Amino acid sequence: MVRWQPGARERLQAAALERFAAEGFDGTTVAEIAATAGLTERTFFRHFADKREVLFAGQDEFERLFVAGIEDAPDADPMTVVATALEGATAFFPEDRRSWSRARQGVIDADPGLQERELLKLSGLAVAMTDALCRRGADPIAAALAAESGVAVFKVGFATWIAEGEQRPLAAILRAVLGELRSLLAS
Amino acid sequence: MVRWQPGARERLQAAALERFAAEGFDGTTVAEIAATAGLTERTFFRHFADKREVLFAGQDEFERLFVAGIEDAPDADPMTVVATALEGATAFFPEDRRSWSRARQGVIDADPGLQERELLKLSGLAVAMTDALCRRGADPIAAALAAESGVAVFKVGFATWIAEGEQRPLAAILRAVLGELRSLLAS
DNA sequence: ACGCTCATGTCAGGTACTGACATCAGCGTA
DNA sequence: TACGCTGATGTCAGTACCTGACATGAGCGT
Repeated sequence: MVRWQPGARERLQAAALERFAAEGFDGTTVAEIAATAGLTERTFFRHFADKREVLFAGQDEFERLFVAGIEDAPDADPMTVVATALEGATAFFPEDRRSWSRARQGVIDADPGLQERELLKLSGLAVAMTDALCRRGADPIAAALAAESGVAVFKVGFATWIAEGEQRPLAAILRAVLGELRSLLAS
Repeated sequence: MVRWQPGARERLQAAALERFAAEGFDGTTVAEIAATAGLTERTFFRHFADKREVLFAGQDEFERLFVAGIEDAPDADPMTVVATALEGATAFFPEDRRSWSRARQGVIDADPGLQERELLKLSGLAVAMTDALCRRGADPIAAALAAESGVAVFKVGFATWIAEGEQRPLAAILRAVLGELRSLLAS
C-alpha cells in the first residue's frame, strides 16, 4: 500500500483549474483544491509558492524556449531576431492546446490578481529576451524595445488565437500581427 | 479638540513609503504603517484596497491625463496620436518629482508583489488607451499595438529618466526612445 | 438641543502562507 | 533480516492580510 500517489503536482493543477472555473478564484480556497487532489493545504504550498502560481507552472519552460530562439537565430537586427524567436515559441502552443488555453485564460481574465501574475511572467519574459539580445551585442535600449514589442505582439496574437471562431494557427497570426505593428510604426 | 487630523490618506502614503524604504515591503506590517500615521489598521484598509495600493494612488489621474491626450490629439494615425499623448502625459512628472520617483521606484523594484501591481496599472493604461483610440475609429488590433507600444516607450523612457546621472527631461527622453523604436521596426 | 453625516475605532473572523516537527513507504546496505 | 537514510506528506501553531458588523464622537445644519 503506497502512502502517497505520484503526480501530486499535476493533480493539484488540474483540481485548481477545475475549481477556479467553477467557483472563481476568490471563491476557491487552497484547502479545497488540496482536498480535491487528495492532499492537504500544506502540501499545496510545497509545490507552489502561492495560490496563483498553480496556474503558471510551465512558464519557465516557455521562457527558455523563447530565449533559445533568440540565441539560435541567425545574425540580424534585434527586431528580426525577436520575430524569429516568436516563430519558434509557437511550438509551445500546438493546436490541441487551444481549447485548454482558452479555459485557462478565461479564469485569468476573471481575476485581477491572476492578471497581475500573468503580467509579471510576461515582464520576466521581456527581461530575459532583453538580456539574451544584449548578450548578442544589441544596444540595451534597442534590445528592451524589441523585447517589449515582441511580447506585445505575442499578447495581441495570443488573444486573437484563443478568440471564438479563430481558425489560423498561432504562428500565422503572430506573423500578421507583427506585420501590422511594422506598418503602424512606418509612418 | 479634533477627533481626527485631516490628511489621513497622505499621512498613510508618506508613512508607507518611508517604512518600505527602511524595512522593505515584506518587513513592514500594515499595522505599523497605520501606527506611524497615528491611525489603525482598519482605517488603512478604508483608504486603500490593499497593502500594495498605497504606493499607486494617483495612477488614475495619470491615466486620465493620458486618455485626454489621445482624445484631444489632432487627427492622425494611431501611433502618432499615441506619441502626442505621451508628450502630454509628461506633465505628470515635472523635474521636482524625479528624486521622489526614484525613491518610489527603488521600493517597487525590490519587491515582486509591487512589480505585479505596477504592471497591472500599466496594463490598465494600455487598455484605456486602446479604448480611446477605438472610440476615435482606429482598428482594434492597430489600437492595441499602438497603445502597447506607447506603454513600452514610456516604461523604457521612465526608467532612463530616473537613472543615475540622467539630465534630460522626460519629454525629450520619450521622443528619443520613440524614434529608436521607429527605426528598430523600419527594417 | 436635536439629529444627521462621516471618518474613525473596536472586535471577531476567515484565508493565505510559514516554520517546526512528526510520520512512514521505499530503498540501499550491513 | 534489521537498520538507517531519504523524501514526500501530514499535523499544528502562529502571523499577517483583509473584511463585515457595529460603536463612537466631532462638526454641522436646523
